[in-house]
Amino acid sequence: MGQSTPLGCTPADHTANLVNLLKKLDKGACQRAAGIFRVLGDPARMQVLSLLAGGEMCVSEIAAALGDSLPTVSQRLKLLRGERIVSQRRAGKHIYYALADEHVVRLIVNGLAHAGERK
Amino acid sequence: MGQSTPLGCTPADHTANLVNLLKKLDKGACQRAAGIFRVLGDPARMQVLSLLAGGEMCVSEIAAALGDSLPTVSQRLKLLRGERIVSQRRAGKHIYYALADEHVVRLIVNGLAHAGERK
DNA sequence: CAAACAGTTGCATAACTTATTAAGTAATGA
DNA sequence: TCATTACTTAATAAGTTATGCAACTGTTTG
Repeated sequence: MGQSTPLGCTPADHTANLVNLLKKLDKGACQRAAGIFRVLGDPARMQVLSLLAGGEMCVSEIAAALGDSLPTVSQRLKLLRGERIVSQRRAGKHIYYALADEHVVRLIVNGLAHAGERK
Repeated sequence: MGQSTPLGCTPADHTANLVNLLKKLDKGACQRAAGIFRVLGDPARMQVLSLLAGGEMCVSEIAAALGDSLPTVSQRLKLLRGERIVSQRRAGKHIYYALADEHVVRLIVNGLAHAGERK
């Protein structure tokens, strides 16, 4: 257990490697990671992300889908943008938002997986 | 692209599968996931988790390591416990805390990985 | 059982978040 | 260029959350 080569490692070894990574967590890294988690930590923003998981949408579409006001949705997107969780693209009058990368997708799915586990 | 079998799928397909999962996010799932992320979204609590990544620790040890008061650390652990992010084990006078499972470890590492990406 | 140690809980205050309304910017079209 | 649509930003008011202190619970030891 605890070998350092990434090739051919068992799930247990994989976890051990992750733990080694975690040990190196300095204050700054904690702050940055917390910043991302904090923005993900709101049901309304998670719903926006859940919509965006289905594909690009403009602000009005998101607002209509969730039954929220435009400024409210815009504020939420601003926070998500701040942590690079979503990306922005203007097309004429509309601004389309999307999940920034597949990293974000994985992050959210992992959160859900943990949420699904009821002891 | 977008085949449904989990076996032999490319990274792109894998991401597509994750996106399909995300589409199913209902309000309840969003709330549960957000609850977990909210608790992770604090630098002080992330530092506690970073310590626990190195192995089990009792409350006094954590408090000493971070230079925080005992009640403060206890409150943080209570929140983490509430979302089953850490587990508790009593041994005599001491109560030892640990990361609840490797799922949590992955979650935190993914958050850090995203935090590390500076555009 | 009493004293000491290890943690937890409750409460009050300070700091932060979020939603709402109104005003401002940017792009299109008449 | 003036009006309209689409969105952002600002200001404020309401609600949350974190922290520190004091009191309490549970466990061991004398």
